[in-house]
Amino acid sequence: MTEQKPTKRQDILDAAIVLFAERGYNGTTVPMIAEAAKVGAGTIYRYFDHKENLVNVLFQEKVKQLSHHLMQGYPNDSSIREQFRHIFQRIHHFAIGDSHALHFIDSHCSEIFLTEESNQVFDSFIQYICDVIEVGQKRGEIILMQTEALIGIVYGAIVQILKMLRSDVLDGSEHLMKSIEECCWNAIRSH
Amino acid sequence: MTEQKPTKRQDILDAAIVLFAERGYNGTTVPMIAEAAKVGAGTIYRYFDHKENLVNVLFQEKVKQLSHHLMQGYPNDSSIREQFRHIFQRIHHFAIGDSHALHFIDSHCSEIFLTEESNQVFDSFIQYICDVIEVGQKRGEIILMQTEALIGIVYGAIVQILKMLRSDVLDGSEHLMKSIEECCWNAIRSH
Amino acid sequence: MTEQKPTKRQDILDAAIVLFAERGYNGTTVPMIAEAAKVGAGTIYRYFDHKENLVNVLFQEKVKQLSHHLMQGYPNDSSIREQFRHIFQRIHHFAIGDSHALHFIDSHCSEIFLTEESNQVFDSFIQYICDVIEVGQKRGEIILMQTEALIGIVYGAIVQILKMLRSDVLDGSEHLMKSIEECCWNAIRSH
Amino acid sequence: MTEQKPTKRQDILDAAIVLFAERGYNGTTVPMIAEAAKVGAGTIYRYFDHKENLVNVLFQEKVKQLSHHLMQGYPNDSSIREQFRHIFQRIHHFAIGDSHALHFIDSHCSEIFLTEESNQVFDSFIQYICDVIEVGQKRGEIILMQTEALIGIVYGAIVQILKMLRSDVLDGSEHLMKSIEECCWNAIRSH
DNA sequence: AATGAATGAGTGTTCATTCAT
DNA sequence: GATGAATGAACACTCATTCAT
Repeated sequence: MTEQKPTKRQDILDAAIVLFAERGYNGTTVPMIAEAAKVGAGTIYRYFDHKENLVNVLFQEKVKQLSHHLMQGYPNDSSIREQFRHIFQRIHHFAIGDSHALHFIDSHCSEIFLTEESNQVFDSFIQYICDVIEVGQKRGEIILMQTEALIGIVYGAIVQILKMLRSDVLDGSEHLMKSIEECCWNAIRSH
Repeated sequence: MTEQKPTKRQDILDAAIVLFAERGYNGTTVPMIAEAAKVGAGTIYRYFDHKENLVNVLFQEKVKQLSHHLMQGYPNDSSIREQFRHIFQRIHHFAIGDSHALHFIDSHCSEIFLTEESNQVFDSFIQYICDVIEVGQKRGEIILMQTEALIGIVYGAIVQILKMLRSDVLDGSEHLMKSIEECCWNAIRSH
Repeated sequence: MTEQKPTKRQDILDAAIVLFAERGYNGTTVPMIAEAAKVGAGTIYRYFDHKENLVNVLFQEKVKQLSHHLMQGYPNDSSIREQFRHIFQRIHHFAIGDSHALHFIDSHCSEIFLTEESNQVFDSFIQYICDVIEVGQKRGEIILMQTEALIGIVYGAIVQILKMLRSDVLDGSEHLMKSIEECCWNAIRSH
Repeated sequence: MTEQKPTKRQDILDAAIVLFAERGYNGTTVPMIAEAAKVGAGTIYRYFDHKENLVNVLFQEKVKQLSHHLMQGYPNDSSIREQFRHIFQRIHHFAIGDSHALHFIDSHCSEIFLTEESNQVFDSFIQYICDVIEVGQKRGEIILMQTEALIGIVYGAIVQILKMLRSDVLDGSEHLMKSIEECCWNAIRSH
């Protein structure tokens, strides 16, 4: 009576992301996912055409969640410095709330089994940040350089830091995260 | 006169690194490697005990090559700024010369099938850079912060940039690389 | 109504014993068993962890069947002569009903892939006959000699005879079997 | 200077019989034989067309050696009792001198990879004993029964006993062997 | 003659996917 | 809808056999 319909589907996705993040797509078997989701192996195929479909659905869903997360409380009217801080903090917050999602996204974002659509979803996420940077460049707050390069620097740095958080190489104290955020900003701000 | 001795072994390693970099360890089958190396499947087992052994040998070899590359012409007596530039340029140079190696290293460095030895080889590479950063901190050239975090920022940024070079999102013009290097330095230098 | 449950498992065991008896463990491939059992190769692994597990399960099952067969209608209170006749006849009867089982047991009973448990099951079967012989010796019906030697003589003779029955070198007429039984008894009875 | 030509061939045969006896035909690989014989793997194919050929040559050679062994000092003019004792003792002697041969013969004599010729060689060995038994029957020293059955009993018993000697279940003391020989004779002698 | 590196068909085993229940 | 037994193609790995040296 209490359980809604799409529970099983969600159970599958929830189980899958943990396994994909920890063992990779090819290191994860469908029976593994079924067991972790407490679901029959055949049930997975009622919701997803095949394993590739599952990973693509999951990928798109998570990237969209991350994007939405970024938008929440977005300080449109503040300085680019403020916007940057917001983005950094929201990504960090997202990674705390869903400890596997960011690692899953990062470790699967250039895999060959992603569909065109999945790639587009990821690209628009990146594009979103690109846009912020471009505005920052116009306003003279950010260095003038190929935008993709700036994204790369910041994105690479953040993802690596969060990877290290996940594996407890770093503690995620507020103070440390604040310093790291500042480092990232220093990388791209105009001097 | 027709062929050197250790050709087959090298052929296998050369074929394997490309496939591992592009498809991951689990996404790469032994027959794929055999075909790419133009070698019988059984031949691979004359040189490597099993697939895990192959990936470990390859990983250690490539990390060591990268380390040696870093050392060449290392400006021991220069400023940390100079040393940092050297490291950046050498990594870049390494990535140009062996376009799959860095991606292979980065995407496999935390996989569970790596042996203790492989992990140690990678750790000493990281440690080497750590040491430089620590000296920089003592000399007041680099910001005071947990060394691992600084490494994470710089390493993450560089690897991401080189990934983008590989996939032609960025051109690797000297001018651009110089700017990127400066960005990375700005992230961690003391202001 | 169409089929019982544990059919597949039994199909596999039934197919395997024939092949193991005729070709030996190492001469029998899993695909051979699958084909003979009219079952997919993968199905075998739903019921048995691996080939060694299959041969051990089969071995223990057959030795236990043989033991039970021996017990049925066992003339506990009769003379050792009667008991010996019973054992001989029951082994013969067993071999008639399951023409591969005894050969399978005999040709695999000292193989290195048998588990400790399998060896124990076989040993208790042998021990059972040993006990009868020892009682016979105490009662003066059987010659005084190392029990193992007596077992060896009788067991070796019986197994060889049944081997020859299987390959139609001998017909298994009641008269002949009766004579053979007497020969075996004569080998060990006290004169 | 000292080494004759057919040394390598003999080395291979000597190594092969040990392995075949201990691990069976299918459990023995050609490289195993090569290593044990201290010979290159390819060398085996200079002397034997293939593995099956090797095992057949070996089988025939060993059966013939056993047959010759039986003949040596054969007491043609003695009683069948004497002849039986001779046969038993010579087989025992053969098994002592070449500890793997009898086991090899027995465990391979009904394998499907034996050629027609191998089977014939083995059959003539059996036939030889059959003839003795038949004479014994005519002279009234041996029970009247299908000769093959009598052979089976005695052959089975002897082989089993020698198997147990090999695996140290029995000690091979002269006294014990004498008793066993008598048991075997009692099995088939006319009373 | 002798070698052993090389091969690829064949082995034991796994796993994405189907389908009768 | 949900299941999990069943499948067979594909995997990692082995080994009888060949052949350049």
